[in-house]
Amino acid sequence: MALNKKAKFATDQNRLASYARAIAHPARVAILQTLGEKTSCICGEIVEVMPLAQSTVSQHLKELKDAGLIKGEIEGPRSCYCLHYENLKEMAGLLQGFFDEITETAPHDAC
Amino acid sequence: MALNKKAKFATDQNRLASYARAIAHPARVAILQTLGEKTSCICGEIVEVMPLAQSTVSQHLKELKDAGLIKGEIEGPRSCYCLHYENLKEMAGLLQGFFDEITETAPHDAC
DNA sequence: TTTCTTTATCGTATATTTACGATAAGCGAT
DNA sequence: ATCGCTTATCGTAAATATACGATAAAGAAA
Repeated sequence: MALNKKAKFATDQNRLASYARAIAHPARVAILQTLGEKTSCICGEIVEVMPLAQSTVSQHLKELKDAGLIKGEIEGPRSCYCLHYENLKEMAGLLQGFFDEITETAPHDAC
Repeated sequence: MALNKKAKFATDQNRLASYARAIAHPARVAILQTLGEKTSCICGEIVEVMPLAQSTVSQHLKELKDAGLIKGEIEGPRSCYCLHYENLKEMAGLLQGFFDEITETAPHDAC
């Protein structure tokens, strides 16, 4: 945002928007899908699967972590990323509620 | 994206990401909510509800329209925007599938 | 200790987003 | 035809996002 106008919107609007922002890039969608496939958390292989430079992937991981969609620990030469199920669930709930809310009125045919 | 790397990701990853992008701003969330409240489509009042300049709101409306989440017609001094229910439904379905997919494995406790 | 491997961070370039004011475009009313 | 109202678009400034290579950091392995 050019100027910070976040304060002008309701907190749930900001929360929903910022969750949405987290998955607003195909690389981050792909990362979440990759993490979801694995039963283990040792996820050093993410970089290899992705068609992006290591530093870029690392940046995307940071964004997902900041958004709260993944958890991660780094122990030296090995990192450990996995899905943050609680927050994913919260996000899914927010989205569900959002869609329910805006579509609760039957589609009117004007337009 | 600095360089266009969209081709490097699967189409559904891009589609989900671009839908998410559309609601990745509180103003656009608010616009969709406002449109959802109304039974009528005559939506000139959107600008008045929003804490943003008219030109900025118009820009957000365009983005929502490009993303396919709203429909809009302009007839002279009056515009007519409303929700695009079919696409909203598609988006909700994509998201639902996405969350189901990544969380189908039970949360493992490593991390 | 030195080397290797993995990952984060820094520096940087470019593209995109966000925002606003000013202007144009288009219809209705006078 | 002119004026007024509404909305889109243009021009522009500033912030963010995206990407990469280079470098740092830190444990594992030798």
